Amino acid sequence: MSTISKARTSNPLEDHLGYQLRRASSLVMATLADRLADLGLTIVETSILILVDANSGIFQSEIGRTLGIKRANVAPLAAALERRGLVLRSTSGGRSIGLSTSAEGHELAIRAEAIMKDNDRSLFDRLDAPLRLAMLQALALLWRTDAAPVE
Amino acid sequence: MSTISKARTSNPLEDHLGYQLRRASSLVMATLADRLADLGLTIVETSILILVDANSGIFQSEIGRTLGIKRANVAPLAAALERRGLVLRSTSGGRSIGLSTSAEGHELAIRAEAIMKDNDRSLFDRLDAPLRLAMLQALALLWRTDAAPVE
DNA sequence: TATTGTTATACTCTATAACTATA
DNA sequence: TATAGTTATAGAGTATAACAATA
Repeated sequence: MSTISKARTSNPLEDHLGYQLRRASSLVMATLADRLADLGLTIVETSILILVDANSGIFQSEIGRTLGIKRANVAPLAAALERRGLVLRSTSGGRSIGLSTSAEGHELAIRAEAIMKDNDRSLFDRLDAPLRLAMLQALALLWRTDAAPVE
Repeated sequence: MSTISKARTSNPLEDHLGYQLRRASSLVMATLADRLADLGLTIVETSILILVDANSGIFQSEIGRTLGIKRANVAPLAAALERRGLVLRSTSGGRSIGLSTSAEGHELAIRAEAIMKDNDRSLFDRLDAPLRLAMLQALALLWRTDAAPVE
């Protein structure tokens, strides 16, 4: 009987931490996007909503700096959230003095963060707690200390 | 003297591993994209080029399955690499029997992978070796065992 | 029938440039 | 002058649907 095994495809990229980071991130974001779609939110919209909910009166520019999103990209996203009644834009004398969530927006932020937490839990389940914590800290160290200017 | 400290923006997202994964991945990919631009390649083009170089005769469908890219998206990318003379499309009787790199494509694949390795090294430098290895394995476990069907 | 390759199309996210208005 | 907000625009990556050709 002929048992010639077909040669497996070799993938040199798998040795690269950057590649592994991208594949893992893609999977996590794809499943999260699916779950958030039930709330009618995209991932970036959700991150803005949650940040506004935790920082009443925050400026769009500060949202951008905190989340790593350009000012120019925050504008239409914030406008969409406002149009949907999830975010309120307080103004004083014609100039903006920051964003805050409406009652409905606050409710949605709570639910969205629960979905995020659940998504995390279901995906990182198989890693033991000490490794999860080490990764959390290592990843934060990576991008936060790189003094990454958004613009 | 008044020393009222301004309240720092609180970011609840930082507790989420998924968020940290995305921020770190974004940084790594952004710096990699910058460096690969010197070769006139995008990240996805590069990943395809390297995979073809390591698997002479590979089919586009297999490229898609291995890298997590849809067949429909591999097509124009492979066509562009072929147009530039980096990848050769062998055919037999009108039907494709797989892709391989040209001499120039092979050269470029070597240089691109060196850039990737260097990008990895410069960014993950501050993590000690055991942690880097643990992360590499943990991330691979994450997306590879999730039986993620590309289509 | 299942797989491969292709085209068309749309969406998400990110990037730059240029403009206005305000502190 | 520096910061904030906006609009327009482009590019990279990914998604689905539909079709033709082949094993």
